[in-house]
Amino acid sequence: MARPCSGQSCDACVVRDHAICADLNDGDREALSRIGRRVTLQAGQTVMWEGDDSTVVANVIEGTLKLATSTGDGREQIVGVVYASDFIGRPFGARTPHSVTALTDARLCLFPRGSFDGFAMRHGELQHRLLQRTLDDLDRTRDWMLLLGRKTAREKVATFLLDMGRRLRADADGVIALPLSRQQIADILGTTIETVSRQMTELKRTGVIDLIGRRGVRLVDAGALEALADAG
Amino acid sequence: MARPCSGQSCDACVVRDHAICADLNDGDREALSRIGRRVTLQAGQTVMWEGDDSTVVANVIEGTLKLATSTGDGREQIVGVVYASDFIGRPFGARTPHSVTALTDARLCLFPRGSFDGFAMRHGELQHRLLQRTLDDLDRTRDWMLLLGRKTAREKVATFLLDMGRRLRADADGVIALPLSRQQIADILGTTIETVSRQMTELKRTGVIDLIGRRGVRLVDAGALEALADAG
DNA sequence: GCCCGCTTTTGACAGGGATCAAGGCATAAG
DNA sequence: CTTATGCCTTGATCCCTGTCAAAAGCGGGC
Repeated sequence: MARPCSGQSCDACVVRDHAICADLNDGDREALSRIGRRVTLQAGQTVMWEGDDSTVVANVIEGTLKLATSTGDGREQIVGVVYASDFIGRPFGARTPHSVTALTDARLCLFPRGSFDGFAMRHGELQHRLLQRTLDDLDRTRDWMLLLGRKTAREKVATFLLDMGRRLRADADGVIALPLSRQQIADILGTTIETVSRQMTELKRTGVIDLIGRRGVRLVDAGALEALADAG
Repeated sequence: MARPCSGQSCDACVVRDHAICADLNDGDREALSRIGRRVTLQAGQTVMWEGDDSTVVANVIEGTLKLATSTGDGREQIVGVVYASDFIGRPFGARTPHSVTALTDARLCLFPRGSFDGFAMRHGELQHRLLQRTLDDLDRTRDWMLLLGRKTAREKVATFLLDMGRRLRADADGVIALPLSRQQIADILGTTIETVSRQMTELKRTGVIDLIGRRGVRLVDAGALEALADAG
């Protein structure tokens, strides 16, 4: 499922100042690090399955992953996308509430849940940081409910593109490389691949965005996108 | 906005064993209590507005409240319903991310956010409890995204009724008193009042539920509801 | 008990988005 | 360079659900 790679010390860790371990002192951080191990994932690999026992939690060191749930008959809804320095898994709980799958190749700092929980109970700074992050996640998730429940297809796609523009860095030409396929975008927006495609095409036709290959987008007129994002 | 009522000690508090203060010792709990005050709300009153500065947080002592966000043009989405012993407001953050409105008359144990944050920083048990609760909220919220994004109107209403059946106690006749109007149910399910009404009528016609007045429902065939809840 | 106001139900209709079905075009392999 | 394989786009059609409108019925107040 996941291939361990050479364990490195936290000194060289690229997310150490942003992940939940940021507030630990060097000694404690190394102690936490020894509880876990570094693993690499290939795009498409699933680390946790919805409903399984919660046995591991992890920091994302590099890459993008999706959190998803599905109905009995296979309809899928992506309930979150996580990036470098984000935290995944369900601490202090018996069940993993949704699956976690790598969208790109990724590296994790993986901890057995029991050991992590114990460490967290002894380190208030870590729990505080985790609380902050969870509260932020909850706020963002609830915002997304407005999109799923009340927005039109046009508004959904515009909102999605703006969100990507905020999270991802554009290259020199202003082009953003989407980490998601059309199907995955549809699974985030609660719509279908055809609808996403049609809306994208329409936005391109009206000059609001530019499409470069399958994964590239340039937000030509961000103002227009903002307007479309919550008023049709 | 909110009328203070006679402050009582925590000894008599009905939610003291379920709210986030449950793990505090008696002294600490009384200390926290002195930071806040008891307020009563009438059905319809709003305690916090979306986007406002986060100045207060609270425990719900009694009653039911809704958390909501809306688009610029007035479409509303209910993003959460809270009951007795739940916690509301945004600790450790500058902004209240969504409005909080009483659905029934309610009583709160209200704290200034700054004082609450300070107290929480000094009391790990409190933060741990808050973290547990926030993680649970996040799991439940993400589950709801599957409903909003992927379920049909029939599935949405069935899921809603089962959820209510789980949270609310039925009377001797097996009748549940919904704390929500049809419009509010529609705002939770991301649909319209007419669709909710039609689905309810249809479920009644097929003998799965019984409707008693405007707010009463009896889940006659819970098994059938389960089946309808995620398979059309 | 009766009336009024507001919520809920019911009806008719239309449209946005889902579904089904090809066709086109990046991207990677040979 | 050529070919093959999936993804993505585009087209045609249908239907679920939203919208607009009006009737019905519950519940509170007099």
